[in-house]
This record gives sequence, C-alpha cells and structure tokens, in this order.
Amino acid sequence: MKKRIGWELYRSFLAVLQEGSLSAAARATGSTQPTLGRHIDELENHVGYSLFIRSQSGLIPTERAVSLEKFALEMSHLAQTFERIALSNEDGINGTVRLTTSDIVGVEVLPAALSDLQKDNPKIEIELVLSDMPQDLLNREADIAVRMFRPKQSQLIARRVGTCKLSFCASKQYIETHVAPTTVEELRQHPLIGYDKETDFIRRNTRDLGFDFDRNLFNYRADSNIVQLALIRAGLGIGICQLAIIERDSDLMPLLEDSIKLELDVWVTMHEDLRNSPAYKAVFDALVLNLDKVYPD
Amino acid sequence: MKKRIGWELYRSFLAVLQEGSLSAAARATGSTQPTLGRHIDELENHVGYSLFIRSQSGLIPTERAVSLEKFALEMSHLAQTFERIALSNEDGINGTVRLTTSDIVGVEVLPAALSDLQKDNPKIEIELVLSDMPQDLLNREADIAVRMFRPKQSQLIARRVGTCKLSFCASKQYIETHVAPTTVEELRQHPLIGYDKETDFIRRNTRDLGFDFDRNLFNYRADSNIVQLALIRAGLGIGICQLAIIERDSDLMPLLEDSIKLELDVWVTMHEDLRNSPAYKAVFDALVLNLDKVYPD
DNA sequence: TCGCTACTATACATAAACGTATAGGTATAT
DNA sequence: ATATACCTATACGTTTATGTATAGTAGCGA
Repeated sequence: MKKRIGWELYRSFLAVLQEGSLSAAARATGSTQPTLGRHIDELENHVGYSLFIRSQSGLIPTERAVSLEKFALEMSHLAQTFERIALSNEDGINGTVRLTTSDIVGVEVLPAALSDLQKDNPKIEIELVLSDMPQDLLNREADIAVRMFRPKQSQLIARRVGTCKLSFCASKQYIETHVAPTTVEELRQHPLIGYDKETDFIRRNTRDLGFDFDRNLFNYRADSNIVQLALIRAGLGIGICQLAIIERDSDLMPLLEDSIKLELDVWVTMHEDLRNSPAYKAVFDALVLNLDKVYPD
Repeated sequence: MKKRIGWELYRSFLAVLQEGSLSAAARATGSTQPTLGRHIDELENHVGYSLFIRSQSGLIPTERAVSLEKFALEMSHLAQTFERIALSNEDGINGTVRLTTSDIVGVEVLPAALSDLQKDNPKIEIELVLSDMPQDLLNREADIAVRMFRPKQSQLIARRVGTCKLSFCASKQYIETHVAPTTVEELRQHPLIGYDKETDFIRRNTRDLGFDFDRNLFNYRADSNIVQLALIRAGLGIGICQLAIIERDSDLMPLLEDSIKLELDVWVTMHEDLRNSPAYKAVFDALVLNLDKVYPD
C-alpha cells in the first residue's frame, strides 16, 4: 500500500522460483544469496503473506507464488526483448533472434534453411526454442515462429510460405526386409508408429482424412515427432512424416504417397513490434524465402 | 554486454518517457531527479547510445527510445497486475479490478450494472478505462473488457451476454418541434448526427445495412459516442444510439425502430490468467448477469 | 560415523545508491 | 527588467543495499 514494489524484486522472485533456492538464484542472476533472501523477504512483507517456505533443500514456492509466476515471467521476456532490440544495431544487421518451431522442423529443416542467412549476416545470432505452443510469441518467449497453422492473433505479422505434405514412410532397410504395403488396408499388417496423446491439432487435422486414426492403432507411440522419426529411421515400422523430410533423406522411402491427403499450411510469424528491427526482418525474410523452397505449394 | 540491465532502470526509463522530464518522473515515481538522471545515464551507456537529448524543458526521447517504450510499458502493466493479484485477498473478495469499455457503455450502462456488485462486494474497487482498442487486455491495460465484438485472442475467456440493438433516435424536445420522419428517406430532411472517422468497426457493421452511410451525410460529426449522444439530447438532430440507452432515458425517443437492422453482439472478456482470482471472477460474473438484462437477445 | 555438499540465516564492514542542497540555464509572465 | 517556475547537472554527506564471512542444519555417499 505504502510504496510500489521495486521491479528488481520481481526479477529476484522469478529467479528464486525458477532456480528453486536462494543460492542457485544468486548464481543465476550474478547476485548473492543474502541479497536474494532480502528481496524475497521484502516482497513477502509487501504482499503480506509467505511466498516460499524455507527448507534445507531450498525455497519451496507456495501456491500463491506459483500463481504469480507468469506475470514475472512475462516481465522477464519483455526485459529480454527490450535488451535485445536495444542492442541490435541499426547499421549493420546483428543481434540475437529467438526462433520457435516444432521439434521436427527445428532439427530437420531449419538448420539448412538458415545456412544462407548465416552466410549473408554472420553477425546475427539465432536461438532456437522447440515448442508447439501457439502462444510463444505473445508471451515473448520467441520473436519469430514457424508454425503449421495460421496464427489467430492480430498483433502478429504472418506470412504463409507454402504447404507441408505428409506421407507414410519407412526406412529403406525396413522396406527391403518386409513386403511394402500397396493399399491402406495392408498397413495393418505392419508395425505402425504414431502419436500418444491426441492433441487438438491432431484431432483437427485427421478428421477428414478418409480413415480413422486412433492411438490404439499404433505399435509405437511417441508425442515427439523427432522420436517418431528416429523410430522410423531405426526400421521399427511405418509412420507418418513430412514429405519434404522424406525426400531429403535417402534412407527414407515414402509409402502410399497418394493415399494420405494431409496438407498443412506453413506460416512464418513475427510480433509486429519487431518489424522495424533489421535483424528480425532479415531472419523473417530468409525464413520465408527458404521455407518456400522446402514446402512448395 | 557485461551485466544484465537492472529492472529498475526500465521503470525509470518509462517514467521519464511518460513524464517528459527527470523532475516530473521523480515526482511520479516517488524518487528524485538525480536518481532518475543516474538511471537514464546507466541505461544509456548500457545500450551504447543516447536515449534522450537533454534540454532545459526536459528530456526529449530519441527515436530509438520511443521504439523501446512499448516493452517497458508492458512490463509496467505486468508489474501492476502482479501487485494487484498479489494484494487481492483470497478470503473475502477484494482488490482493484480494471475494466475497459467503450465510452458510451462506460458512462451510460456500466454504473447501473455495477451497483449490485458494489452492494454485494463493497471491498472491490473498480477502475474504468474508456477505450475502443481491442488489445487492451493483451497489453494488460485492463483486466476485463466489455466489447461489441467477439475477441479473437485465444488467451482470453469470453462470454457473449446478449445483443445490442441500435436505432435512430432524437430528443423528445426535437420530436415536439419537428415532424418526426416516418420513412428512411425522410431522414434526409433532418439534421443528422454521426461519426467523423470511418473506423474498421463502422465499416464492417454498416456494410449490409440497406442504405449507404457516409460521413458527408451527417450535419454533426463526432467520433465519440457520448458526444453524439449529448448532441442528440441537446435536440440538435437525429442520430443513432443503443436502444437500451434510449429506452432508459425518457427524454429520448426511438425513431424508425425497425428500419435499421444493426445488432451487435455484446461480449465480456477476461484474461485467462485472472480466472482464479475471486475478485475478477466476481466482477466478470456480475457483468455477465447485469449486461444480460440490459442487452436481451 | 565421518566427511562432503547442498542449503538458509545472521553479523558486519564496505561499496553503492540515494536524497539534499545548490548552481546555472531558459523560458514565461508580471 | 525582474521575478517565478521550470528544467538539468554537480557536489557531498548519509542512508541503504550489497557482498564477504561464518555459523548452523539437513541430506547423501563412502
């Protein structure tokens, strides 16, 4: 009531919450344990109740502390963005840009797509956040996102770069030791690799696919697409993968290529606040250019 | 590059930017002019360039400073939200809730709709922000919004509470001294009150209205709906107003009530982060309940 | 059981941040 | 012209915040 809470307290609060102890938070922030302790104390007697219970193994957040974390976290994202934008020079394209994509795109597609960019603008640093959450950009966890759906938020600049086709596939080794299926029905004779949890995204996109998908169909289940791909590559069975990835890997063979009509739009998205910063624009443009080749319409 | 920018600096930066001078910012933050000056200095030699040019009339922000303002501003909104949520008590519904609505709803409708709430929960404090921006909630400028369109952001909890019908109307005094129009065509004989700038919102909602709207049609133009209403009440002519408001004001008479088929959905919206805070929930529920009566389907 | 390594809490000296006071400058009004 | 009301910049003493050092406690592995 008396005075406003100092913003440094939010920062310390978040650090302790994330690191789990005053000492660890001190290491992470470059401060010291007593200082962090004092900050937490100050914050606590500001709000009037306990935010952490002290223990020998660290500070355990109370329920209310957890419920406040997201605000401090967003502040931290904004502070980072502020710093990065402030430090990105106007003449000469440089700075750190944070990308977020699905795991599979981050591992299989982006490195190649970004190599040109690195050549042209060696001073740009890229941070890659693998995640499927649609809200990373709004929370400022990332600056630019590559996503398989159209973003809904009006605060975002979005560009559609192409179509991502999916297909069944297996490793060459698997094909050589098994009889390749020629119809969808024959798939049931094979060990199948697929998802575990049915997400909204999967539900939406498998609805009008022609045949029913169900997690019980799969012999190997994994929610991570890179894990699925690793299983396919190991020759354990047949799975679904982006055609673009299959074609670039001589060890993978597409199967029943025309049987599955699953095409996803590929979008590159950026927060509109970053439009005027040349580094972000350069990365955005490079992604649009290169992903357009990877995912032709 | 060496150390992170202290979060207090962002706060001071924002204050100076908003207040226009070190001294004013000092007054606003409860700090002092030398301290603010030092903070700005520190921030500047952190980023490596000048953020303000010092003058006798205060500090004038450079272009880059302006481009950084939004991040500090959002941080400030989050800090405020943190504080308010932290201080809102769990047992006993209290705390400060910030509402945003259009000016006309804020002035004509909300006070009555909130009176019940105030009776039941005298400890809740309401701050009212009059604005038409759809993004106030995302920027954390407000906690709950009453809007005439469906919010697009998935991070928001939205509830449709009813339909807002619009109608032509005039003051009783005007009707008594003029011949009331009986057809749309006769409207042209009368002084009309309407908008000045054609916003997206107006364009969308007047498209399939039957007759062309154009700002040149209006003899009195104002973008603010409360101003339009004031002009109508003053008996200057015929304008458009919410039927709910017309019916509650015995001085206003609806005209050609069936000629204009313009119905807007009324939505109450809240950031999902606030769902668990009882004060916000109470206000949200009260708004849904009371606006449902004001705007029946 | 002993030693090692976590951790928090406290004490104390120091360095950093701060506020007060003041100088100096520039408008605007009297 | 002179007074007033702004503003920034600088100097200086003081408070405040911080880091170092240490004590005390719990857990873990040899």
